[in-house]
Amino acid sequence: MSSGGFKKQLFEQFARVGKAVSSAHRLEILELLAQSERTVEALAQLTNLPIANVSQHLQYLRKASLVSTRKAGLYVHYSLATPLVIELLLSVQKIAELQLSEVNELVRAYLLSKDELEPVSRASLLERARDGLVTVLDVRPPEEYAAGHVPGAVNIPLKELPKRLREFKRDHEIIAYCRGAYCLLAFEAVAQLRANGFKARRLEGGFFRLREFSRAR
Amino acid sequence: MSSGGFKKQLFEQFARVGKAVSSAHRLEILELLAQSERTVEALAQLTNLPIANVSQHLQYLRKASLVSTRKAGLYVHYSLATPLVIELLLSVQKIAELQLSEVNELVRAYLLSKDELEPVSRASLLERARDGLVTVLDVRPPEEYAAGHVPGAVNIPLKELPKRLREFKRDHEIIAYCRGAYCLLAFEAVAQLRANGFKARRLEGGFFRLREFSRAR
DNA sequence: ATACTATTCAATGTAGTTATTGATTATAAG
DNA sequence: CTTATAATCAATAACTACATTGAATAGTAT
Repeated sequence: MSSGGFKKQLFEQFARVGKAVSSAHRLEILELLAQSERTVEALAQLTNLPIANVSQHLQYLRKASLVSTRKAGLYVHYSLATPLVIELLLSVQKIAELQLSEVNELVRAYLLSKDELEPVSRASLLERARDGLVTVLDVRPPEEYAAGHVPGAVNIPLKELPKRLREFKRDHEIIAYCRGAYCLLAFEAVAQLRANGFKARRLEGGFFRLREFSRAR
Repeated sequence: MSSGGFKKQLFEQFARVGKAVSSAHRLEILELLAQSERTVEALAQLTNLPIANVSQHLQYLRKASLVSTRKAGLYVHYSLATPLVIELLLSVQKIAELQLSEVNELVRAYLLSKDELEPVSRASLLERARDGLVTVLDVRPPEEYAAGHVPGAVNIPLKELPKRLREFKRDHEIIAYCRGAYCLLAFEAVAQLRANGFKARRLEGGFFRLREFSRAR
C-alpha cells in the first residue's frame, strides 16, 4: 500500500485534535473559552488549577489549533480558534449525554442531593411564566436562542449577565436554562444572580426539555 | 464550591469520549466502522494491527460507548453505537483540515506523488456520466463545489439530502464523493440513500480523484 | 535601572496508555 | 470429547502525558 504512510500521518493529525479533548481539565478550559476570551490567570482561578498547569494545557490546545492567543500588555488572552471547536465540544457532550449512563446517574444524583439549586419542573414553569410571576432566562448564545427557545424567555448570554442585572425585577424568581441538563452555564448564571441578591433557580433538564417545549407549541 | 466534585466527574466522563478519539489507530478503526459493521479480525486485517491490539482498542471504544457489538456465532460484529459518532469524527476532521497546516502539506505532497495513478476508473465514470447512466453527487458545501467539481456533478450538501431525495432517478446509480479518502460525508450520504432504496456508491478516493478530474479538464 | 507581574519554559517523579506476548474463554464442527 | 477458530484477558515493558516545582522571559510601572 503506497498510501500507508500518508494515511498514518493523516490519522495522527486527527488524533492530535482528539487528544486536545481527551483531558477533563482541557475540556473545562475549552468550555470556559466557549463563553468568552480569557487570560491564563482567569482560567487558573476558575478551574482552581496552578497557573503553570493551565499554561501547559493551553500550549497543548494551541498546538492542536483549537485556541488562539492575543497578547495585550502583560496579559495573554486565549480564545477558541474557530467556532468548529464548539461543534466538537457539543459532539463530545452529546455522545456522553446519550451514551454514558454514568452521566445521567451523576446528574440525577446531584440534582436530588441539591436542595438549594433545586431545579424547576417545566409544567410549573409554564404556569408561573404565564402568570407573570417568574422571569425565564436563556443564557445561550443568540444563535441558539434564535433557533428555538422557551416561550417568553429573555436571552442574555452569560458574559453579558453582569452588565444587564438591572433588567431583572427584584421580586421575580429567575429561572435560568441552557443547552443540557449538565450545562454549566445555567449553574454559573444562578450563582451570579444569587451573589447579586436575586432569587434564581435552574430549569430542570435544560436543552432536552427545551426541545420538548418547542415541539409542544 | 459545592458543585466541584460533580463538575469534575462530569468532565471526566466527557474526557472519556475525548480519549476514544485521541489515538490514530482508534480513529482509523472508527472510520472503518463508519463504513460498515465489521468483525475484529476484519479490522485487524484492514489496519495491519495485531488482533489483540485491535480488540483492546475496541474495548476502550466500547467503554466510552462509541461502538456496540453483535455476536453471531464465532464472530463479534462491531458497529458505531450512534450516528453521533460520525458527527464527532467530522468535527475532529474539520478542525484538523482547516487548522493544521501539516494536513494540507500532507495532502499536497500526496497529490503530487499520485498524479498519474489509475486513470481508468475516472475515465469510465466520465463516460457513464456523459451517457446519462449515473448521477454524480457532490456532498460538499457549495463553496467547495464552486471551487471545482466533477463535470456534471449535482451539488447537494449532506444536510439538505433528506429534503431533496426526489431529485434522484430511481434507476440511476448514484456515485457520491466529498473531500478525501477519509471524508465521511460521502459515507453518510450513501448510507442515507441506500436506506431510501437507491443504488448508491462512494467514489473511491474522493477528493484526490476529484482533483485529477478538475485538472484533466 | 529596578521592582513587579503574567506567562512560559525546563526538569522531575508519577501515573496512565500502548503494543506485545501468551494464556484463556466461548462457540462451532468433526 | 476433541479440535479449530474468534475474541478476550492478563502481564509486561516501552512510551507518553500529567502535575508540580522553581527558574526564565517579557512586558509594565516607578
